[in-house]
Amino acid sequence: MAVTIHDIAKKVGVSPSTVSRVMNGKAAISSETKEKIFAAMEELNFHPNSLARNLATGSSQAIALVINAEDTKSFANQFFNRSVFGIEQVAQARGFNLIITNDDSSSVSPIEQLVYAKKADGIIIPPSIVSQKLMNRLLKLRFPFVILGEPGISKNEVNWVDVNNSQGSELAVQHLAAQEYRSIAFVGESQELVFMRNRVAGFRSGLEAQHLALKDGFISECDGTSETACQSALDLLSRDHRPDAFICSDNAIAYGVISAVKKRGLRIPQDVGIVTFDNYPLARYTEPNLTAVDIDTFLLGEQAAMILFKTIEENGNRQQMLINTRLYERESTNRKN
Amino acid sequence: MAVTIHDIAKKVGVSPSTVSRVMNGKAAISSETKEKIFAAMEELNFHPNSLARNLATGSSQAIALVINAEDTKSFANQFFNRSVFGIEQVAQARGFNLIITNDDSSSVSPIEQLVYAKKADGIIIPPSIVSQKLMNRLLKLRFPFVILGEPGISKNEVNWVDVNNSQGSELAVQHLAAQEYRSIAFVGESQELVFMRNRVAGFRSGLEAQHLALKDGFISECDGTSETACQSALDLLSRDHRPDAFICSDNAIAYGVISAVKKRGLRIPQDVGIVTFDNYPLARYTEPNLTAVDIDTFLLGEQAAMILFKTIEENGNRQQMLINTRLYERESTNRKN
DNA sequence: ATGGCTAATGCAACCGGTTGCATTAACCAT
DNA sequence: ATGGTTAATGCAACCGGTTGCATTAGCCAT
Repeated sequence: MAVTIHDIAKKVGVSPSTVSRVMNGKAAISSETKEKIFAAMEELNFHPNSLARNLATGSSQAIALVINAEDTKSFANQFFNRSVFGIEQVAQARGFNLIITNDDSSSVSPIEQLVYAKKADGIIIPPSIVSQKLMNRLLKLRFPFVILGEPGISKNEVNWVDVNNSQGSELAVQHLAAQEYRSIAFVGESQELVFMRNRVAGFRSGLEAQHLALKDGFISECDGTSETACQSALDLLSRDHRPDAFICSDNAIAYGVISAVKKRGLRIPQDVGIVTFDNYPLARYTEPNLTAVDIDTFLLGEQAAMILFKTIEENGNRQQMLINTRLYERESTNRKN
Repeated sequence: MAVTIHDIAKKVGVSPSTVSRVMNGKAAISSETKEKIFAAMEELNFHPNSLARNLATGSSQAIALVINAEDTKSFANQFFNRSVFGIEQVAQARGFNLIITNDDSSSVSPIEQLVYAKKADGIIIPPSIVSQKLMNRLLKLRFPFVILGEPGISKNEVNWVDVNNSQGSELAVQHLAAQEYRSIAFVGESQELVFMRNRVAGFRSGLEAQHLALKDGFISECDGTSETACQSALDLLSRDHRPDAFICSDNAIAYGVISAVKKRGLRIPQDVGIVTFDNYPLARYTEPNLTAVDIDTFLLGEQAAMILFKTIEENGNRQQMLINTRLYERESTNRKN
C-alpha cells in the first residue's frame, strides 16, 4: 500500500498527530521536527490520502455542477463549455474537485446522492431542474447551492447568478437607435422562459429610454428554430409598417430572420438591421455577419462558484448577481459608416 | 449529525456489520432481519456516508476527465459537450461520479492529485497533455487511464479511443467520386497533429480506392482559421488544373473555402463540391449548407468510459478503439439530383 | 446421543487521517 | 524553591463504514 502518515511518523520518531499538524500547518511545531518531517515526506514520496482526510473532516472537498442533458437549449449547450471552465478554475484554486452529474427526469435524483452521501459540499444547479420542493429541501438541510440562472420561483430567497438579459436588450436597442433604426422588433422563444421575460422587459424599457414606440405584434415568439423564426420575420416584414430592425434571441433565430429579410429582397444593414443575442456559434459566419450581445459565460461560471464557496464558508449567505453583457458591432447593423 | 449505520443497528438490535452486509447485499442474512433493517433505514432516512465507505474500500467511486483549457482546438470545444455527457452516463450507471479537472501548463499537475490522493479510480485524458513521462508513471502505478484520442506516442501500449479519421476521409472521397468530382483537394491544419495525419492518410487511400490521382499540392495546410483556409483555397483555384472538390478538416476551414470559391465566381455544388469534417456548429447554416462527416462524440465519450471501467475492473486490459463516422449529405455536394 | 455442516450474525481490527485534551519540560516571575 | 505559563508533542478517540474470523444455534446423518 501507499505511504501513510504513520510511516512518516515512525521514520522520524514522532507521533502521527504531529505529522498531521505539520502537513496542515496547524499548531506550533518546532522547526526542527518540521524539517525532518518534510524531508521524510519527500523521501518516501508521501501523498495524503484524501479519502481518509475527507472522512475525518466531514468534507468531500468537492462541489458539483448538475446538468440537464435534456435541456439542450438554455444552458446545456452554449453556456456549458466555458462556464464549466470558470467553475473549475475557482474550485481548483481552493483545492476542490468539480463533479459533473446529469440529472434528467429518468434518473433517481443524483442530487440526493450528492447531498445525502456527502459527495459534494455544495452544488450548482440549472434553473431547468429547480423545483420548489428541491429548493425547500436544500434550504432546510442548509446545503449550499447556487442556481446558474435566475429561477422562476423564490428568486429572492436563494443564491443565483444570471446574465443581465434585460441590460442586453437595452444595449441592443440603444445601439440600433444610434444607427437610426426606428421600428424595432424582437424575435424570441416562449415567454414562459425566465430569460425571455427579462429580455422582453429590457426590450420595452430600452425602447422607452430611446423614445421609440413598441408597435403592436413586434414581440414575436417562435419555437427557437431557424424555420419558425424565418416565418415570424416574414409575417412582420409583410406588414404595411414593417420593422426596420430585429433583435433576435439567439443565433439560430437570427439565421432565420436573415433568410426572411433576404427573401423579401431587403438589404442588411441598409434596409433592415439585426442584432442577435450570443456571439456564438454563428454570429461571425453569417452573411452579413452579426452584431451580437455577448455573454461572458466563463465569468458566469466563475461568479457562480465564488458565491457557492462564500455560502459554504460563511453558511447563511444569500446572494444574487447579474453579469452585464457587451456588444460586438458587426456588419448587420453598420448603416452609418 | 446524520444517521449512521450504528443508529440503524441499535434501533433494530443487530450489529453494525449486519447492517452493512444488508446494505451491500453481501453474505446471507435472514429475510426477517433484512426487512427490519430496511424498514429502519427508511424510517430514519438513512443514507450511507460515501466518504466512510470510500475510505474503507479504498476506492473513490469516481473517474476523472482531464481537460486542457488551452487546447481549444482539438477536443476542448466541439467534442467536449457531448462526450462529457457520454462519459457521465456510463459513470452514473455504475454509481461513479465524474470529476472534471483542468490541467493546463500553469497548474501543478492536478493529475497527480487525482492519482496519488486517490481522488479518482481512473482518468480520461486528452492527447494534448500526454507525455511519455506521464504515461510511464501511470503505467508503472498501474493506474487506469484512457486517452480520448489517438496519442502521438506509444499508441499500442495504452488505452485510447478516437474517431476513425481515415475512414472519415475515405467516406468523403467516396461520396465526392460518386457525385463525379474528379479533382479533390484536402484543406486542413498542420500534419503535426495526429488526427490530421490520419485524415490525410484516409484521403490518400480513398483516392486510390476510387482510382483518382492525388495532384501535386492538393494537400494544403493552413492554421485552422477561415482566413488562411480561404487563402489556401484561392491559391489552389487559380491553378491551371484547379480542384473540383474540397475536403475540409473543420467548419471554420470550410467557411473559408466557401468564400474562396465564391470569390472566384464558381458555383457550389455545380463547379466545386465541398465536404467538411464536423457537423457542427456551421454545417447546417452555411450558404449552401455543407455535406459533413459527422462524429458521434457522445459515443466517443461513452466508449472511452467503458474501456476505462473495464480497465479498472479487470486491471491489465489494453484496448484501442476507432469510432466510425457517417456522412450527412447536403447541398454542397448535391450535383446530380 | 454425537460429530459435522451450514446459515446467521457478532466481534474487533482496519481504512488513514484529525483533533481535544493531557503531558512534559523548560522558562519566568515572585 | 514554588507555582504559573507556554511551547511542543503524544495519546486515544473519532469520522462511518467494511470484512476476516469466530461464534452460536439448528439440522442432519450415523
